[in-house]
Amino acid sequence: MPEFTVNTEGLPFSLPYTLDSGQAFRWRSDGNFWYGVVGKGVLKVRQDGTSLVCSSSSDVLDTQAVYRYFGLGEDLEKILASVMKDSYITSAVQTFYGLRIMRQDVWECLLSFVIATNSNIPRIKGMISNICQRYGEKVAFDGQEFFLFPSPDALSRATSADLEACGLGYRARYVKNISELVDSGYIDLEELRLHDYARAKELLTEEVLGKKTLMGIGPKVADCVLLFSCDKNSAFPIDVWMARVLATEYPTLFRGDVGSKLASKVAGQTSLSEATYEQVSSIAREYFGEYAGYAQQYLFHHARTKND
DNA sequence: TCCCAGGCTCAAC
DNA sequence: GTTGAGCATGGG
Repeated sequence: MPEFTVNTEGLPFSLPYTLDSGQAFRWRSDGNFWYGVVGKGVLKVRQDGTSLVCSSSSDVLDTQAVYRYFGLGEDLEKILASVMKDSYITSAVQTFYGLRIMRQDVWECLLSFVIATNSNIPRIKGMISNICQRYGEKVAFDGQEFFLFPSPDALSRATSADLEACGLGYRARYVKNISELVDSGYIDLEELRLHDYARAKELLTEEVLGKKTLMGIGPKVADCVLLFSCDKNSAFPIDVWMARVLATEYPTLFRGDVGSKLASKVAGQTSLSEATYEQVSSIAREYFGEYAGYAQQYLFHHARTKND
């Protein structure tokens, strides 16, 4: 069992804020250590001052992999300074200072956010845990059992009925459709990070004859994937929480037609059309700048934990 | 019990 | 192109 320490001296970082901010759904804490599955290995990690005390189940899950996974290579201080455009975001940044955007596996991230649609975080964790236990490879580590995230191959061989039994509901057919396309090589997820934001998003949400090729991936899911696993720091995912924050705290940014559609979304009366979503998202990206995705994540976490 | 959730698809204008 | 219903399910 490889044990190592990652030195984070001079790097602002909060392990709990990062792992508990709704980016990844498979981490749990026993109050001392955090346990999670990263790629092909299990990681046990504790933050101790300016270092991360780690042990892992695999040699490939080493210092370098952990460094990359937690986005420690990004200059967070500079990034946060650049997004603090007003008092509201400044307050969110100060409250959760050290929250970083992780660099997750694209496949796991994509499928996780397809499953996450129209659900809530506790249940999302349950659904993902179910498919991992049912279809993922079992790994024994630190006296416990863990499951790797299932491969496209394993999930493409599952029946929709089996997937529904994991609690996925109507999302089961999306998972099956995407797994088959990825497994067959129809789309290369690793290639996404090589394109710019706009092109990568196009590839994820492409339509043929008016039908989505990858079912269950709209603009919001695509933005989450691009931000959390494809290094697209300007991606600005807008879910109901973000719509609420934008409508309430940034009314001057959204006036006229876009503003009223955003308000309608917040009131639960309508959902954003793809065109309106792009308008709102584009305004937010222009306002917060190159690292808008970081702003988004601080605002999201801030909004969700307000009444805790 | 009812409302809501890191939305999306599909049919009907 | 835009809109609105429908969607499976479980947490709060």
